[in-house]
Amino acid sequence: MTDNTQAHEGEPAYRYNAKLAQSIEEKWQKTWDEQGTFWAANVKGDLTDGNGKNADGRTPYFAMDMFPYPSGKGLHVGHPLGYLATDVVSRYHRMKGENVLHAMGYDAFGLPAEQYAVQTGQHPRVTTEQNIANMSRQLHRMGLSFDNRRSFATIDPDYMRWTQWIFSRIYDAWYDPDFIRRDGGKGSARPISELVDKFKSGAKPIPGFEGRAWDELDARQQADVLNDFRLAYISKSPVNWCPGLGTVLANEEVTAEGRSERGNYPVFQRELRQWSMRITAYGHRLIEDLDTIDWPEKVKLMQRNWIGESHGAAVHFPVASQDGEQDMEVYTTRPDTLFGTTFAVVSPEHELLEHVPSAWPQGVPEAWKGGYATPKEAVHAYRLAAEAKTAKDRVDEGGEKTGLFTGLYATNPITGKQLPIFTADYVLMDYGTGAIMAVPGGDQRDYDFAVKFGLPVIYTVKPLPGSNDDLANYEGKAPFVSHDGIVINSATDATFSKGDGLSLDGLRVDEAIDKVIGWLEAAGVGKGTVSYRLRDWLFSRQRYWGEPFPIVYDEDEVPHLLPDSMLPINLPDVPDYSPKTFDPQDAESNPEAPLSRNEDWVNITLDLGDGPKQYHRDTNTMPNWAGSCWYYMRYIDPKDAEHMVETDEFNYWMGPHHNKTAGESGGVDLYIGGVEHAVLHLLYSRFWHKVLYDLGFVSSSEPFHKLFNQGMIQAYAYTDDRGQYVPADEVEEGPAGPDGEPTFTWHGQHANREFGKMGKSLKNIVTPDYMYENYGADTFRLYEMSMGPLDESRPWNTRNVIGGMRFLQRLWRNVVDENTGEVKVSDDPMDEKTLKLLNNTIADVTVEMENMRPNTAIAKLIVLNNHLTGLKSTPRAAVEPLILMLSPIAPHICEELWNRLGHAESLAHEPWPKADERYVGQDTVTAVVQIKGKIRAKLEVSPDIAPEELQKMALEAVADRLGGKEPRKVIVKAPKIVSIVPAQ
RNA sequence: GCCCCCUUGGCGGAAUUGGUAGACGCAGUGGACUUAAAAUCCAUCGCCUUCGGGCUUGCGGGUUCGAGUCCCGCAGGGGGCACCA
Repeated sequence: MTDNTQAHEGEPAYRYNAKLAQSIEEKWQKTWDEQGTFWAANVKGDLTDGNGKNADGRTPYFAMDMFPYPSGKGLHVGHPLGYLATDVVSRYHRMKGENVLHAMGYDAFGLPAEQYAVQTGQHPRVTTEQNIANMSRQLHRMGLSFDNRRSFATIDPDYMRWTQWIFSRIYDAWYDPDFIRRDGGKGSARPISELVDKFKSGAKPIPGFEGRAWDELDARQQADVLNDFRLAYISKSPVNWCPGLGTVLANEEVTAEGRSERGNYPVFQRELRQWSMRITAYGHRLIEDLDTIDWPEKVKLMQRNWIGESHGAAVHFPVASQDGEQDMEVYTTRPDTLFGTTFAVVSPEHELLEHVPSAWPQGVPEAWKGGYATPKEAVHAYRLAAEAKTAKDRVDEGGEKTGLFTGLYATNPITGKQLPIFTADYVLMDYGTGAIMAVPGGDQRDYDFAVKFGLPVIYTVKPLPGSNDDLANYEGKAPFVSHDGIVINSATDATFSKGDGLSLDGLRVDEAIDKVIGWLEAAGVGKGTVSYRLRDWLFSRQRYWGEPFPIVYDEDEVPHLLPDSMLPINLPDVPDYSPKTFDPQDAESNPEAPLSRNEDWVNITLDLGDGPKQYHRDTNTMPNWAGSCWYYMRYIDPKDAEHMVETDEFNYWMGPHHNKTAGESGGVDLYIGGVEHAVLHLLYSRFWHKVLYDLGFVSSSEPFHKLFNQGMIQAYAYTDDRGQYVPADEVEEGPAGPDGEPTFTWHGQHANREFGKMGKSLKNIVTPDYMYENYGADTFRLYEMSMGPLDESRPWNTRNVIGGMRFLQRLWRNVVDENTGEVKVSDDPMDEKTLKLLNNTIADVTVEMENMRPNTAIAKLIVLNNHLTGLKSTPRAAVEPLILMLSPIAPHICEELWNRLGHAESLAHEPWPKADERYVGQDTVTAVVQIKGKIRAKLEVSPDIAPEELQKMALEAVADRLGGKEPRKVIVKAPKIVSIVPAQ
């Protein structure tokens, strides 16, 4: 590729080229730093603006990026797109006179730093801090308008202290479903002490110890009871264990194939004692409150689906066993199909399996026994087999059902019919109740199972006449689920032995569901319930590079929370930072936390208020989502040693209605980042924020009021005919071949083009440094902002960058004489045409900026600049607003021109230009005359022409086409369109 | 399998509530300037055409005076979830 951006021989001395751009950019970056140009002003204290002033009632605007992980790999041009967008918005809001909080931190705990440390033998802190310094330099060179006093990293002890403090608050809280919140809603996190008070007073029975007084329980028993209520608790249910990574993982970090998202290792379900967070308690609020925030519908939908709230019924089925009558509770979203249930299935982990009989009942088909002599043996073997399976194995079975009869029978509470109970791994223990009533007539999975084990199929629902449902399925063998169908009982009469007056005959499905639930509740055998797909959040990891838990255990393994005064709990040195990993298939391996390798740190003597005692520390660390859960608040004052965030400052920056757009939810005004965090970071963060809201530490119910997902920058990559990647910047494009596709060559060889990501291995990386070197940061910013809509992905094409450079050159030339460096603007009044164009441009660009469409804003600025280029001399009164409007996008060149035009102050806080309404709009507009939608004439008319007059002109203009006949219909939309329907 | 989104010139992309499709930029073509080249400036630039016009927003229908925009069906591409009862 020819490089035509460097200085050329004989080029004018003051031409705006890459070299001049670099010197201008570095000069202004230095000036901005020295003058505190981008400092945001807090309500009080020493975080003032650059003039030493506090907020003083100025409107706050908080714009934020998803902070980066400081990787050592360096940036490519795809990374900073979101940062540039946020910066443009921030600069625009500053010019609107708002007090803008815009800063950048680093999400610095995590795996890559740890791996790098293992390789180099250095402490992860050393390499992480180097990476932060390097990344910070690269971002600074882009001209991002951060308040650099507010930067921090999640690994800073000052920050980690508050991460641990928040954990402590969550640990020390429970979810009181009856508590009325200050926003009027029901259900709230409350201090665990309130629960203890309820136990003490007898207001709430103690689960497992009903009728006993709280003080009669020993410490171990009390701890166990409270653990079942705490919002951060030690989980005893199966967790995702990944031997290949040597750590347990959250559900969100496990793929559908049952593998780790990072590293793609198998994941096994194991019962391990691990920290978990009760995010499920917030399932409903996390869905409901999506209505209060301004997020992309796509992300809201992903969160709704992830939480997966479903409404149904819990129904109790009595089960006779040798140990007495057992209760099997099933969850169903279709209680209307209770008449069609022909068997029941429990998950292999289900408690009911403790009660299976020691011999098969009479007449059980051999296929149900799986070749085992007794139900006990069968169930035991099946449970072991299920445990050893990964989710991947289950998927590989491709829906093929496995299972066994348990020897038990349940009684259908409506029909009184006896149903055989099976166990099968298609029923999951951690969804619903771990037990289902199988309705093979209405569910594909149940149907498959019924076919395999020769179980009866009953249809209870039939389609409405004229519905879209597939009648063939209903009449035939396959399961049939109708959504607008009616429930009938004529087909199922024979199966009733007890109807108790309940008839669903002729009802729509939704009506039938309501009626059944009513019947179940009245009969005391079931009730309407809500179920969630969302699971509690597994919160501990067996890693070195993360936040330690502020928890110690006494000799009886009773956990104790360390007092806030002992925070932060810093990471100890250990002989080896690497995780203990295992054969990826070794499901029986056990996690080993690296922190346990420093026994001097683990074992401590502490006085927790009852004299010095021996304790050992929790050796897990928090997942790296912990630090990113609350960092937005810390920008408000990262050095605050007294609070996580101070109340007045929080209310000013993030409280409900802190500015016009914040709404009742409050939160960060604009949060820009990738859509890949839709259900991880963004869900966890909302959860923590709501807990802190419930406990009264923050006044906003949501962390981020407006979310924006920037698109990805994609890139072409090229391979030679052997399929090896060749450097993209050495490939030349030839003319289009006969198929219309251009041909590509690399050093004379044929090359193939493919389209995808930018990456080192694809040999198509373009770095910001390359852009600074060849074009300057302003051209780089301008190009990224002009490529297309911010929320869409688009291909990088270095060849197109030159267009932006030419625009800046022309602007420069309109102000500065290229040969002498003299400013050459005119102070004479501008002509009418320029005046109109200027004011229309101001009006249009303002709208584009408000709607975050820099691409179209840029197009309009180019039009104005091209017009100025054609004038004999550039009017100052036109070029100054142009410079101001361009400055959020290309700030350095604009500062330089502004300065050369005689302004001593930075333009960063200069008021955004305001259009003079007298000059907005057109002198004449082109009205089109359509006949049956085809344009037949164009008329130049006044914008406020009367419709009657326009109609008259239009009819005259196309009179010859109408052949003298009166048109059948004429639609006039003055001043733009006249649409004529001619007579037949 | 279920759910969501996208599809406009050679390319990136513009187009209020349905109202002149192709703003702006890249590439291309012709010209000016120059010894020459670069840079710069001017013009041109969807397709077809018998020069009247006709066609054109992935494909096929529909609603409408009028559809890139709304509705139905299909194709291609991308994303999310996936034995969730």
